[in-house]
Amino acid sequence: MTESTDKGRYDFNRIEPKWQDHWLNNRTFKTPNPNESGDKPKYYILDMFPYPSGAGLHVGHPEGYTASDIVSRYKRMRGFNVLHPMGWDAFGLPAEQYAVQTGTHPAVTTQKNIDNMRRQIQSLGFSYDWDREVNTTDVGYVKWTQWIFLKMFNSWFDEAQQKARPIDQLPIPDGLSDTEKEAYINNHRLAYEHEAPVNWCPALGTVLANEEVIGGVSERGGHPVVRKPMRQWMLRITQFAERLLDGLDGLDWSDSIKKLQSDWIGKSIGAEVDFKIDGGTGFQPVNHGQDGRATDIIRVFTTRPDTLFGATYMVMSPEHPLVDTITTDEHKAAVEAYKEMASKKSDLDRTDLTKDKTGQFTGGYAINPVNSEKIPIWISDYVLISYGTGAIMSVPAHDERDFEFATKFDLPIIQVVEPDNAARASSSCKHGQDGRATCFTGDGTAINSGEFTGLKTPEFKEKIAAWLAENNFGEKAVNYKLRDWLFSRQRYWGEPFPILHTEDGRVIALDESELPLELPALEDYKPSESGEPPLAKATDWVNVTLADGTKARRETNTMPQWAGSCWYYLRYMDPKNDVAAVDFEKQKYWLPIDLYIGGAEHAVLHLLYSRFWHKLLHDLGFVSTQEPYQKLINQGMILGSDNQKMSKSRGNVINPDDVVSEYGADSMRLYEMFMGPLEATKPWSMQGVEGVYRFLQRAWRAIINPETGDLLDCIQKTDPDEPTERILHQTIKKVTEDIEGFAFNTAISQMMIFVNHISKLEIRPKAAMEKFVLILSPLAPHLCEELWQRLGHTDSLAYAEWPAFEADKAKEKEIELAIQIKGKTKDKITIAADATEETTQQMALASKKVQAALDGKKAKKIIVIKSRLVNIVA
RNA sequence: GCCGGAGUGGCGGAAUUGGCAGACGCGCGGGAUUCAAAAUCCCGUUCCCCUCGGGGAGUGUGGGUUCAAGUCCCACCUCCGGUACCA
Repeated sequence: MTESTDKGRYDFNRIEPKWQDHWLNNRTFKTPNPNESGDKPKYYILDMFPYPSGAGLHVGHPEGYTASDIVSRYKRMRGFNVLHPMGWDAFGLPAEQYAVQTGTHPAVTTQKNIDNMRRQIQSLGFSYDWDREVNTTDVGYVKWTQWIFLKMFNSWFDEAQQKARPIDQLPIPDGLSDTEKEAYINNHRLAYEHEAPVNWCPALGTVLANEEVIGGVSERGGHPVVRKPMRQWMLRITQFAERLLDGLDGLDWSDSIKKLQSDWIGKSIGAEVDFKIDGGTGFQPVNHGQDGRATDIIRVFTTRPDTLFGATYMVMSPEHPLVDTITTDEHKAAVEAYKEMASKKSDLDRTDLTKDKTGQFTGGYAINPVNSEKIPIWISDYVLISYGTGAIMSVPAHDERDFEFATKFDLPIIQVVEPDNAARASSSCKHGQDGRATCFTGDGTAINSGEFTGLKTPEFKEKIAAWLAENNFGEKAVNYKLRDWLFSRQRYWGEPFPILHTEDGRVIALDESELPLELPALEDYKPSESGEPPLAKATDWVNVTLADGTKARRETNTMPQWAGSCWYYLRYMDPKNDVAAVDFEKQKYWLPIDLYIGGAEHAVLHLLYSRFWHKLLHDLGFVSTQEPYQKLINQGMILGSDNQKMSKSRGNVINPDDVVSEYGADSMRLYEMFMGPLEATKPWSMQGVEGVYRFLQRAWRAIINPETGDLLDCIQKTDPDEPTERILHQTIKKVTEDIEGFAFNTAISQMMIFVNHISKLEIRPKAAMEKFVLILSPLAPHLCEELWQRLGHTDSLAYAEWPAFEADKAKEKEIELAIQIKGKTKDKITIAADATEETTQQMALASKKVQAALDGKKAKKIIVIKSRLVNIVA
């Protein structure tokens, strides 16, 4: 091939690196700060940053990144000051496991992976402002993650004001000793230490949050998880439950994601009810005084106080503190054995799919407050100590779990709600084995309920709550499924806690001025079987002598990977600030994030944690908005060409590097968007890539002379003919609207239609071709920059004005109209777009085919849908 | 089990939100170009029947509403994703 022919070919291998260098060297996408941006409106578009894995990018990453890049480029052309950054969520297990095997410091591995993934991301031509790159493992970043932790440690939650406040504003009850005072304060901190059974994963050598355990095994790796009591750091996210729930209302997120979050928070409204313990069974009443209320009682939580008359027994969690007190001597041995068994059960056993109920009678009895019935008290591990009060009243006739338990242990079942007919037929009504006893969990009308008989369920709930309060038996109550966030991990590669434990058992936080607290170097990164974190081995680092001579040990747990990603969106606004996490004015300008794109796998964890931190920072006055992420879009999963999840073992993994080297970045970008709707799951097809590649070549050849590389002679400064003008404006309209609506696949289709049309023209109006290049540029920026330059422009098109469309010019002059008889199309006629209804009707009836089909019958009714069809009912 | 999402040609997917089903692309068939191939261009391509002209069926299944249903209503089937006794 000669030099001259080469010049004119669509050579992405030359074009793409050329423009990537141009953008980087010219800082094309450097984002001005608020005071430098003139009066442009701001637009903050964020991608979920990746973990820099050794395997590099997979094709799922560029999907979201391409979508966000298209919107970013589009918004710039529409005159917005766009913040579009990228960074690295770089703490985490794989680098640490590699360190365990090889002794290589995780920072080294991480840096190598980051460099590789940055190269990959840059090879796709995304318009990130690389001057704002952040890395959660940089000490300059860790410093502020630790700083936020200190803010949590030094805050409490004011229930009355529903907000976090500095700990020094915590009202402390009078008459406490110094030790009591300190304990009181520690009990109110938003970050606190807690000794409790946790999810210990022996294989990973760490504890996991509830959210990281799926079906009894670890989310990462699928290793078994067991319950083990350990001292842990917790964050009091539960105090924010109500606000995290309320805040969802104002967010532009999909309903399904909002629902996932609200289900996770799991708000239940009901009542707490006190059951007196019956004294006649050899049991000695105790005084455990919950909040100054009645003593010698067991308190339960129920969402169905209207079924109190149907409570035939009570179940306590085996871990409930009153179990030993109410157990009679006769049952002591059996109860102890049951408790022992329950405590050993792993989470896997607890979620046993058979869900066969187990339990043990304690010998104790309680008195039902509504009818003074004496009911037996059982223990069972289907009642969780960590939810509600750790004890329930059992209403087997109206709760499936209670029903199962009662059936198994032959406990009485009393029906107290009569379903209305519709509900009776529905599936909320379940029959027992004997075919007579049933379990109905829906609403209905009360029966067998004393003075309340006859009430509808909702009304009953109101009345009984008032009755309980009046008689001092209980009150309305709200419970959440959400638990406090277990925030410590027994790992090396994470943020160290800025915390010291003194010899005399006090917990001291570092001063802000002592941050960052850096990780020590280690020889051996291996976790220990005892659960002691690797950091404990760094004795020089761990042991500290304070200014007053007190000896102390550093906290050796580290923070979980979620920590860094909780606030990274703030750091992008001000990545190099060393006196604040983010400058107040900058966050005020940029927040909230206008568009957040990422995978749905982060629907609960990352998004919930992050919203929690944001609310805390808001309460303390560091950020101005209640919520960080205003609009959220979840890109769908990309499957292998075999319609299966991509995985090494299936051998169906597509490497973006290969696609880029074979077809170029623009084809890769375009194909990812052409595959289908952004949010859909869809399979990869190399032939599909080839299809969009051909389209880009056609676009190139529609403008460039393949011999010389100059513009084709047919590109002329003339006005477009009518059809060309119409298609151009239709295309601008469709592409504009589709980008706004994230429907990139159909935008591309329309541009293909444009190219198909223009390629047939012998004279191609230059202005039309320029407009086309501009609207294609957000999707295929390298190709378009090159074409733009060859069309005679010296500046990058990144900030060129987005072409406007005129609705009039996009309209068809003549329209093909379908003529139907009773909904079946019999003929098609072409008619002026502005034809009146009357002429349309006449023309329709004049059709020979229609006349033939009518066969002399008279039209009873004629429906004319303007510029679409005529339907004749004969 | 429960909660979401989805079922449209050989394939990926389009369809003014009730108005011509199958845009656009892939694949396939035919033709042009070529010594030949690749590339490119043109034509065709839902299925069935038919000699041309044409006719019939059709958006997971069965019913319904309507002049008109992929779209709305009722019942069900299948696949994918999430979840696990939260009283």
